[in-house]
Amino acid sequence: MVAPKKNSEARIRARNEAKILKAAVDLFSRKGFDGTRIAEISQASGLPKANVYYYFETKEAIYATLIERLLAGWDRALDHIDPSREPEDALRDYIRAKMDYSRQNLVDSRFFANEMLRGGRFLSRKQKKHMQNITKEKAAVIDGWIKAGKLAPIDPNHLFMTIWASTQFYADFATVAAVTLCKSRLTARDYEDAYDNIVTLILNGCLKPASK
Amino acid sequence: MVAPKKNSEARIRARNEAKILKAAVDLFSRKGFDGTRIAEISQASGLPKANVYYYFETKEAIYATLIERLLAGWDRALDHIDPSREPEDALRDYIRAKMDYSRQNLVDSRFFANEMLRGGRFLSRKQKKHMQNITKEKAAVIDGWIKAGKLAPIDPNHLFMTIWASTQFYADFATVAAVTLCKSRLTARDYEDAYDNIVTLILNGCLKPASK
DNA sequence: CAAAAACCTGACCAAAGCGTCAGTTTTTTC
DNA sequence: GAAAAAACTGACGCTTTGGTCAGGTTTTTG
Repeated sequence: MVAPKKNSEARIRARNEAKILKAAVDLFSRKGFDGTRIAEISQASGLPKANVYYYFETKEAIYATLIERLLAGWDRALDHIDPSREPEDALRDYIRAKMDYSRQNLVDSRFFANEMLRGGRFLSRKQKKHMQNITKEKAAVIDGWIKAGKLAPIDPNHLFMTIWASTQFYADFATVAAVTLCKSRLTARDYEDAYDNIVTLILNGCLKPASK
Repeated sequence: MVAPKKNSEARIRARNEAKILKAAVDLFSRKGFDGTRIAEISQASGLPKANVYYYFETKEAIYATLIERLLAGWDRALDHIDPSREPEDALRDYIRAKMDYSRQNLVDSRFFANEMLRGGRFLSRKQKKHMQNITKEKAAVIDGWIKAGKLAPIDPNHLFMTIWASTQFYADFATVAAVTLCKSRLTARDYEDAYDNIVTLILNGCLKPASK
């Protein structure tokens, strides 16, 4: 109707791909890869099915794009684990960052969980290696803190996993959390309580020398 | 060919239903409800499709049966949380029990995770209420320990959830765990390490009065 | 051992699924 | 402002899917 006047270059493509990916990640996160129908993605994104296929070759292509996008964010939160900081602050901030992320990106968090539940078969060797390297690097920082006597001697990898597990829990298993807390939905307050609890447990657990 | 001589009552039914459920829980745990095809269940169980339908009305019926079975085990592990015990022992045993369960019942654990990721839509109001009551009851035990000065003042619900999250992590997200630990698969030793780590964190974190 | 009950199954649907395509409309380019 | 490029789409084809069914076989029962 109205002719778009100025700069628009590849804007249409960008906008529509975004629409599709947004609809797709939501569906994939709830129904998994096999359980998600392209027709659903098409409907949820408001684009006709044939148009979805105009932008993405196959369902796999959509999924792979999402995986790629997700992994790009994997390292970001780990930036908090910085050797020049005090472990208490660094860990506190890291837990906060992880918690905030999974809360504000509920859908992405669940999408990731879904893919992992399925065995991470969409992760390329390269992507796995990447996750591994980042983690290894940060584990070294933790080890540094331990050697400096600032942290109890704890396995950094398991420490990380405990943090990941407990922070993601509230996003991925919100149903369990809601039932447990006798609520119909989790509030900001609940997330705050969860955060306090995790920080208390983890910091108390590893800041002072463990008595084994 | 050979006539079965003695007692067999409803054994055929029991055996075949078991076959179907076993195949189904495995598939559901990996592909979710929508992603699992009855033909797959039929193939995996070794029974022709029409025979599967002889034992179960619909796909939903199979799924619901599994949910039911799973929930029956929800409370069992919580038995360890017994007011007459010392919190340290009780928590240690509970963590161990949870960990062992999810490890030995990989598939069930993932099935449960899958259902929760999907929002727990297959859980009836009654089943949710049940989970809630059991948890509430055990939370009261924790509160008792806190009042008795045996435990730091921590929210029991969040304590439970942290335990659930961290113990299930290794089963549900074995892929992440394997990548993190640079292994192709988790060994018994890895689980042991994980257990030690969780116990250390949680017990250190809540046994002594928290310094907040 | 015969009738009844339980169990089994190949073949068959209608609906839904993924992906295609030929042709139209809109936007961009020069 | 016309040709080229990009975006769009209804309708279609072929496969898979959940579920049915009519009739068969095996087991149990009395």
